[in-house]
Amino acid sequence: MFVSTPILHADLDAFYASVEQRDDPNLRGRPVIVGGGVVLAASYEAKAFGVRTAMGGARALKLCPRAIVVPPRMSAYSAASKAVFEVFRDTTPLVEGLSIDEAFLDVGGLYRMAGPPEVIAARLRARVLDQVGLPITVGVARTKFLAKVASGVAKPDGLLVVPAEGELEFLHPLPVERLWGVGEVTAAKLHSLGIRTVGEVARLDESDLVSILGRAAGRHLHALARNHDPRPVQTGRRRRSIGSQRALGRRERTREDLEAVLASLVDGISRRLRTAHRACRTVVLRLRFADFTRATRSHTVRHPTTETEVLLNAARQLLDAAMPLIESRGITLLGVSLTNLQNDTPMQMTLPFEEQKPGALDAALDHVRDRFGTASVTRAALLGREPGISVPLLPD
DNA sequence: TCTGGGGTCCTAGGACCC
DNA sequence: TCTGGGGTCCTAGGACCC
Repeated sequence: MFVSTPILHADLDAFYASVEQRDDPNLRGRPVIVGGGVVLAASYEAKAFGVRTAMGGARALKLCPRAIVVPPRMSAYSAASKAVFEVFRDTTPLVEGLSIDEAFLDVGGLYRMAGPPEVIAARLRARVLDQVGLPITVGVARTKFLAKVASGVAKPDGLLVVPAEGELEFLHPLPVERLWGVGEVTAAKLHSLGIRTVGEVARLDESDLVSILGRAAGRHLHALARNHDPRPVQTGRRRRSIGSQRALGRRERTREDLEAVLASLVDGISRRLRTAHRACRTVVLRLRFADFTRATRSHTVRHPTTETEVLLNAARQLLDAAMPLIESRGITLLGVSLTNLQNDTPMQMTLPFEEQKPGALDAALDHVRDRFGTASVTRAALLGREPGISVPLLPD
């Protein structure tokens, strides 16, 4: 039989704050802010006072002086997320994670086994609360977009089904900010043209939206507002970048300070890169300045690599090139991300050299690179070994 | 009020190649 | 001597999301 609303969007409520309230009974029912300088998450009791994610800590406390501020415990959130995703995958194998605390679930094929989607969604909510101890909101609809909008409307601790025959009635009265991909800038542009609801966006021609917002954003919004969203739930999506950054405050930083921060950032992300069995080709240096302007500098290496040394050298050179900018504007944040990620599949191969001389090692490296184009080989893997060596190969 | 840390995707220009 | 059109890659910036 045809199931008309097979997609669930499951979204944990005030995730970090809920984990804190779960783990410390003293926090339950009270306004909780996770973070310090900036609000990473606020419990619904704090949100009632106007506290919002990404708000400065001082402002948040002014709005809600009785809030309890707790430092983030990332490992606890990561463990909670894993437990919740296990419940997701036990519900259906078709799970697409969007972030640490939300996912799409395709339950279209489960009708005969598990009942209609709204029953599956109710059971999912009960299981997450029961097994992990966290409240979760679920939106149910025929498309990903509508399911996501539905969960946003149903928050907190809710369940909302958009029936196939009631989609436009649900969608068109909503404010444009509810559309996925409409943030502050886009909303302001639309408001300035007198456009406030999704229904008003739907009445525009695609070409008008494209001229206002650019090609991709215009087409995207036009399609969503008219309820066209054929995107399937995709399992097994791989991340496309790994990064880390550090706020530095406003005090002066010497070149040596920056080098030390850079080394620690690159050390951390290159470990994560290797743990994930990925290799990278592009290193991006991210800078933010005292006047809140930003800049990025990037470099792409010829062969994908997993080596800290190679990545750090590239990052250092980018930092060198950016020093004039840093000295004139004053740096307040330094970050590094690795992009252009490729798979890193270790395999064994034997190289045709007899002697363990430095020249022979270099020749072997060249040989591997010539032959496979994208191979990354560490000297440590070569030195002191028999002629057979282990080489991580990096297919494109 | 003075702004964290982790990501995704898109655009535009220039270099280079055919 | 002058010069088209298309494609790919790289770099930098920007909007957006949680």
